[in-house]
Amino acid sequence: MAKLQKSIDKKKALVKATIELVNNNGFHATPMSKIAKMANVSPATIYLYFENKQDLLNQTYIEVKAAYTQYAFETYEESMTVEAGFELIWKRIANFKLHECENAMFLAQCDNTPIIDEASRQEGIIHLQPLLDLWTRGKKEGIIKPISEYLLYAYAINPLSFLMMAQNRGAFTLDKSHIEEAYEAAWDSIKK
Amino acid sequence: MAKLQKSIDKKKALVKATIELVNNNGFHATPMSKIAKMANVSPATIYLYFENKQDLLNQTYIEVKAAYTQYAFETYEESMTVEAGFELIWKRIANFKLHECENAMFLAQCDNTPIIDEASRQEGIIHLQPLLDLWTRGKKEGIIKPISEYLLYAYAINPLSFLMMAQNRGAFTLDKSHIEEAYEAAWDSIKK
DNA sequence: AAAAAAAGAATGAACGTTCATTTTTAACGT
DNA sequence: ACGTTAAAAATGAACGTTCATTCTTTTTTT
Repeated sequence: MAKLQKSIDKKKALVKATIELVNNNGFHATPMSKIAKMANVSPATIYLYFENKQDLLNQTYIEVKAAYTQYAFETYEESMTVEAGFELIWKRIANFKLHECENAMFLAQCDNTPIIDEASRQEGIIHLQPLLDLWTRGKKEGIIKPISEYLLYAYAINPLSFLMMAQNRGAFTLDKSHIEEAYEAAWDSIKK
Repeated sequence: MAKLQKSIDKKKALVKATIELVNNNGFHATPMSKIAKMANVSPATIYLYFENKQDLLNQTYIEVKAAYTQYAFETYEESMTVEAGFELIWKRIANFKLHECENAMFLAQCDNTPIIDEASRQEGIIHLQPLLDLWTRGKKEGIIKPISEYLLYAYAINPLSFLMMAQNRGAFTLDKSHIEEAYEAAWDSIKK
């Protein structure tokens, strides 16, 4: 029990350090030795928890992605109307991107570079299913434009990533009123 | 003359090789030796044209970004109406992203990672000014939503990056009709 | 005291960059 | 035109460093 607990702490520290360092330097410019140092662990210890550097990244990615989707859908229920469901999910996602920006930035980097294994990327996508299902329903009910889910995602959700990047670069601050405006734009672009 | 020509060829080959290799492997996983090999040049020769690896990346980024904005605004004129101007620029950008995908993917990777110097990033942004001016005019004329240019960009332009990534991953094909749909969504999200 | 976990030092490969040398270029005198 | 030559361009090998990973030893756990 105590032993297991300790292990989990170390693993968490390693994942956290990986996120922070990869965010600031990129994956390949982040040495294992620095990850170890930031996690207060010997480099060799990393290999007790992860197969190698790539595995450390993949596992970190999947973990963060899972936390993200879990957060996004936490309070959503299929009984909601399409409009209410979309607003809820959209705002949860916005919240995550703007307040858990360390995690969100890490995902953005992984999703826009070839550093992640294709298999891990696929695993990350699966979890968006509730949103895709909602859109399918919206299309059936004639509420949402009859266009592909890629287009819907591109216009409704992905802009949040751009805004997050701008915010993190200090170019821009997304406050409460901006969120409303952004949500309006998102809904306008996909509603029929 | 002939001498200068030859040099330009080599530099072009190096830039091209950099784009291709960085797209496939990421910057830090791309050794200078491979760039040299792909450009049919000795590793040492790279240093006749570029200060070091980072300089090679920065220059490549600026060059591609310039080509991108040059293409985007090529046929635009300030005398156009806001709506016509936006449609034109939007479709030029869409074209670039979907047909010059090597270049567009390279920009996406640079814009979503810390591999580019902040100075080079700034230099890349300047060139978007005509679009920002158009939006300012659109807001004055009451045609475009009175929201920040970051929001406008996030909803009107940035989704194209996402679609390009999806297309390049083979998940999706953006044909003529998709382009129309995407343009509708873009316009819907920013028009008043 | 045996087993598991962790550590630091060691290893070997890879890489960015430089060096010494060769090849190419182009200007010039004939 | 052509051969000569000095400068410029290009090269492959070499250097020194960094880094992922492993090995051996020490510490912690049970």
